[in-house]
Amino acid sequence: MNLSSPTREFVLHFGEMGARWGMNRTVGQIYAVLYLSEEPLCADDLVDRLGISRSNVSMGLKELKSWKLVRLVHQPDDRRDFFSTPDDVWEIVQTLLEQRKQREVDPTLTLLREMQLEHGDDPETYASVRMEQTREVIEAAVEGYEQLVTLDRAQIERLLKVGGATRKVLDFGHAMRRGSQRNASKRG
Amino acid sequence: MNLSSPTREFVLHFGEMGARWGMNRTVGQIYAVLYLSEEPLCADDLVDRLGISRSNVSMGLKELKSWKLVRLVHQPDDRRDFFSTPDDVWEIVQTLLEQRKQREVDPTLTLLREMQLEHGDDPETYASVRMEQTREVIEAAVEGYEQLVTLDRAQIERLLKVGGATRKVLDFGHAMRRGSQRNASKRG
DNA sequence: AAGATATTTCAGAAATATCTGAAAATTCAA
DNA sequence: TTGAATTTTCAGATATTTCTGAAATATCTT
Repeated sequence: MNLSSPTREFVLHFGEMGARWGMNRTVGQIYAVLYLSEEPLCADDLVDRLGISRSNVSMGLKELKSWKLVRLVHQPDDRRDFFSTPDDVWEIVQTLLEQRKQREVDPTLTLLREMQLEHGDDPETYASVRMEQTREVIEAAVEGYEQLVTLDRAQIERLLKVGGATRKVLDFGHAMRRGSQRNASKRG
Repeated sequence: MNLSSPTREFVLHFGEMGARWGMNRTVGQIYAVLYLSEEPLCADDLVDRLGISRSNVSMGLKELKSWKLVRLVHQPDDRRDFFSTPDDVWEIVQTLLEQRKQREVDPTLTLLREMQLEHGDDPETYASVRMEQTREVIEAAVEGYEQLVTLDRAQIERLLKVGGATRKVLDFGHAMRRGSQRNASKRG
């Protein structure tokens, strides 16, 4: 692996992370190399730096393209494809969230809604109540996510840090005390 | 697979989802069966319903225990172990987030911080700037997450739905217009 | 159109992960 | 302590995923 020591460590780590996030190790490593590179890189650069086959790089880049996580760019007087990642890290995070939503959350919601239409007149079993709760939680999370993506970077950063201010909004008009529902989850 | 039709569909789907979320298909299916069951179930119930071997169930439950996603309970006059999941879906989501934070985010932050200590006096390469940005984004997300878990369920639900109100807080005291930073991400 | 360069595809090899039955370990009751 | 009931472990079998080199395809230049 043809990488300087701290870069190599980062790349290996993100390879492992990628593996837990639905892409395989190599795809994670390819992404990490592109992410740390100031210049866009071509496929053979990745072959050199990661020591994997050209075809493996091609597969990995195909996967990253399908996730919209890399940008294809061209250099003057060079007909090879070069790839880069956005400079803005939040933009990358947002793309990742959006893709996972499309691939995992949306189909799950569709399934839950279809099942509710087909079996909605069944006697209310625990399982069907449970599926409905699941749908509601996912729908609420999606709503939250959709609010989030309307914000610009500065607002997101503020949201993640304000804490106290957010809490004030949440308490507006409500006498509810924290912890009042805390033990409502015992089976019964 | 000994399950009623809608339950089976749900279980199969969540098996696939589990596979994309760092646990394997079978572990996801075991969890889904427990999740949809009003009563706690013992290992042999899971063998019957999923049609997998007893040892595989044992492995799966071990994994779920390590994620703190199941509760061990006992029935009077029965020395078998029974397992259940919390009734409160948000509680489950929170456990999942907490576990993933501990397993993935925290070690990543540790690595990034150590690398910065070791190589902090290096000439400022693009890669080191990039790693620092990464650390900052992850730290901000963790802060946000830690705010989130101080809220009770009702507040979380409100937070995910208020939207407009949240936006007002964010704009407080700032003349910043949405989109004013939007194209700051071109490589330079 | 021919030839050079670059990228993609794909069948099989290599590497990983998952699953099983059998054996070992644990727990409890008598 | 014995033995029945239950759970866990683990080596090898099975299944799945990933990786590679070779061939096919696509793209550009002259």
